[in-house]
Amino acid sequence: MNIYDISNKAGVSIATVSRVINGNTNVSPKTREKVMAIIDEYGYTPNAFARGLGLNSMNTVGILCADSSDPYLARAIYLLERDLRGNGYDSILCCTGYHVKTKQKYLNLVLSTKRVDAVILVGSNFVEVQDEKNQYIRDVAKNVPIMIINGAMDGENIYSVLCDDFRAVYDVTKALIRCGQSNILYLYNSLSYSGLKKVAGYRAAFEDEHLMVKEDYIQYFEGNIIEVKNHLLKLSNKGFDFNAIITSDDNLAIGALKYAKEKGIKIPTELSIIGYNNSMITECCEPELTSIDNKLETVCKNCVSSLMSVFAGDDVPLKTVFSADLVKRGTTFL
Amino acid sequence: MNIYDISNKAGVSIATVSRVINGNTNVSPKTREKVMAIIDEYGYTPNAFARGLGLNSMNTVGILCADSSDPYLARAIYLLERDLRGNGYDSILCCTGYHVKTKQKYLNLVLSTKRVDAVILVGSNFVEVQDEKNQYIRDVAKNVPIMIINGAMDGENIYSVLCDDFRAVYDVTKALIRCGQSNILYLYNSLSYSGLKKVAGYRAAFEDEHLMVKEDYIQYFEGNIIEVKNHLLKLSNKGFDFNAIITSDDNLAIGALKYAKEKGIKIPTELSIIGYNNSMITECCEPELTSIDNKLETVCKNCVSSLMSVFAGDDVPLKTVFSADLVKRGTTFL
DNA sequence: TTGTATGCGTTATCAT
DNA sequence: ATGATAACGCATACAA
Repeated sequence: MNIYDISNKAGVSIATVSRVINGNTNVSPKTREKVMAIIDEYGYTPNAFARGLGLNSMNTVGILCADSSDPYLARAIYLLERDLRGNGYDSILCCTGYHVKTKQKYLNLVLSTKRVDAVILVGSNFVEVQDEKNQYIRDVAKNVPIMIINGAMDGENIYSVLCDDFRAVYDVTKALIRCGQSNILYLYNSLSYSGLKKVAGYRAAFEDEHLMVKEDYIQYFEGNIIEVKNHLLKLSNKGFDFNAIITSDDNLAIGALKYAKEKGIKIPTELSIIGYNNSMITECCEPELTSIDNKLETVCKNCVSSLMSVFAGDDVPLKTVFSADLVKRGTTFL
Repeated sequence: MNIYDISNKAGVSIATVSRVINGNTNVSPKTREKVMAIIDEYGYTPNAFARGLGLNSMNTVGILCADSSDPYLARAIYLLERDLRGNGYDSILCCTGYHVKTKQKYLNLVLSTKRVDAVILVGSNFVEVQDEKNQYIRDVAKNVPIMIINGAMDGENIYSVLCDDFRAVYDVTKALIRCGQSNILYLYNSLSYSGLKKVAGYRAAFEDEHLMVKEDYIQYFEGNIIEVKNHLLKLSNKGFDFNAIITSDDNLAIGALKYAKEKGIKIPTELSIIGYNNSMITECCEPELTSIDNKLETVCKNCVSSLMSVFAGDDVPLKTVFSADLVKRGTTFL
């Protein structure tokens, strides 16, 4: 059943059928009704491929992320897909892993097939510190608009939507210092755009309070919950003394919690812990985890609506920054 | 840059270019090389829409799930996307929510656009108990193969891959009973295919041990972690006496854990808790949660490879059932 | 081995 | 308001 069949049965030309389908106004009400009746009767739906060929678009956007099973990214994908679908766009998912090489490969793959109208990069890990490594993204942006969530990058046709991670960590670090807890361990596992912003926030808070930044209190560590716990045990045994831990990620904070449990350290009396992302696991532990909420829903909503504006040819800010919130739970006195 | 441009520059016909692109053997090595050189030089990639129009396929499958931000479903999606891409297929994600009406709407939407080569339904909640409500799935299966993960349904062109949830709960219930813990609360939040299988396993274990099934120990409850906790507190205050809780879901089990914490009940000494899915949150709590692992990775792998067989026209089992594993952690003595 | 011609099902342009 | 027809870019049957 194609447009010719319908046009035959309705006794009109395919052009008229096409006009009816696409809501073109230049059709008499009578004709429209007649055609619609036939369409309904035979349950005709236009062939998406043919339409794609003609319009050079199938209303599809590519969502790229390192690992969609990460709960935080999974939520972002959920929110994006929902809003995109609400605007009539399908989402093609593509998990790239964390290596630049594979990211590049998949971005080019998704694009080279030239079937997506835009690409959304979810997670600041898509923005490399060495800017020349981001060139491949700029290349792709010559063809389709690129939206970056939680990271920022300059470039034509590249739009960034994110939270002010620097400020968030800065504020929380300062607050802890002012509570007298200046032995603050900063634990992070990402050297991405936002990962580095967070560290910078930590440093700046100390500097603004005229305190020395102890470099060995800034710990980069990759590993699962158990490994984080063991790492902290090791640090503690080495004589490290800390009364607060800020992490770049809720998972790390869970590891810190496990460490405290194992050492019999009371929380938050003897140790404050602050996570990042305000993910669902903040409510799975005991006590529940204080965490920085970087407003994922707001960011995703804005991303999609901005993208729609880009499609519409409207002016869209290259960079949109929201502020984060501290969600206070049981692991701090704040 | 299209196939005509390439054919001109290479001094051959478009048919030859097409043959080169598609790896057809009937091309002389010399010609192939010449054409490839031009293709590389101009960075030509075939237009996916045009190709889709001719072949009536763009190598895309639709992945439908109720809520991709659910960590368990998110992991399934991750695994499926990975394996599909490994086979050259893109994944279109579509979150349907939990209502039959919207599921039907989205399934028809994804299909009516006729752009997917198959549909994977992730989660047993797609299979309704009242079989007539599943008719819409059978209707869609007339057009494209349907794969169901974690649920099973009869029907032409419908393939189910799942774990034996009945057996898993049966075994674990029996084990608890034989440890003398026969006051077992069964807590569940899903009336789906697998949800009911699990309950049936619980019942069967009691019957096979010649014990009465206490109906009020089978509790259906929907709600978040806190609500589950409060529900259990209420039950306890009403005089319910239980020394073990089996849940249909890890989240419910976390609620049970919180309940125990609040009441000062020792785990596992005074209360055993067993979750389901072996999701990552099993490792976020204290003590860590014993949980039934329904082999998601195995199931997803099998699903994709079965789908490829379906595409190839090979014989594929309509139903593939794996056995589940109990992963023992800190909330049981088992 | 290579080329010609046609079909795939739309949308859009131009007449009428 | 409606119709005829040309793109859109590829795959492929058939011819050579």
